[in-house]
Amino acid sequence: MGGTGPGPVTDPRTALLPREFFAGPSLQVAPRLLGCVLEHQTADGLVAVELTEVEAYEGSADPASHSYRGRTARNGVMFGPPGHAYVYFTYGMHFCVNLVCLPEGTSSAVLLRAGRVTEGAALAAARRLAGRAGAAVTDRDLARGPARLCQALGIDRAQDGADACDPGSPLRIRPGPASPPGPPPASPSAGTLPRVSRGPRVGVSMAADRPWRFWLTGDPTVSAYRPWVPRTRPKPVSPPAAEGGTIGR
DNA sequence: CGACAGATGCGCT
DNA sequence: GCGCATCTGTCGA
Repeated sequence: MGGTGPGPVTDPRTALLPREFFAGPSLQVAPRLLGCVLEHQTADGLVAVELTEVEAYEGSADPASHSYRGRTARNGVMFGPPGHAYVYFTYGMHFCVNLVCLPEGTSSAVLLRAGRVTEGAALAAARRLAGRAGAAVTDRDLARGPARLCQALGIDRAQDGADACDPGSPLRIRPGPASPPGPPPASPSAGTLPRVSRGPRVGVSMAADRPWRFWLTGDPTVSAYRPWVPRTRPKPVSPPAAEGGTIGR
């Protein structure tokens, strides 16, 4: 547009969240991410979601965090610079995406748990229904839950480490329609947030008492709260060998 | 509706 | 080998 201007491209519709947005602890960043827009550009098209539910995870002080026991090959991105995506694979079939907070060397992050699809709904639905002939999905359920959100956006291990603050990255985070760009105000008295609720995190067995989950109050795309329950062991198809078997010593 | 179990791969002890 | 920051279909009321 107006190709003669030498100035930088600062169209608010294309501006991304600055890296300083993620400079604080995840507990501070998490509620401010609500309403922001995560978008993923692929060869198939663009899908964008407005975030409606997130969870904060800390590092060595948080027993529920993947980085609680230190750095490994899997969680390495959590220890890297802020604003990057930490994508992990779980339950043998699902991906979940976080955005890394705090400076390099520390390891807190915000898990993106749910969102409302604002662009590319048809592509999102096609991804969600792939391999399920005859099934259907409502707009509300397109990105309702962390694994569904990743599937709708086409996020997998290939996006682990992607820089969401880089305009050249296919995976980007930008301010929401109602949230101004720039770093979060230092004052906790900022009353500009939409109505945000908070409560315990979903599905975590450790530190289940910490109310580190944040969501937009009353939003229908927020996932249903499910407390952690002990996992029932799968029943062996064939009974193990009788007493006195040779297994285990 | 709510409750439950199966699916299914990988990281860590 | 165990346990997982989950989702979905099926069962029963």
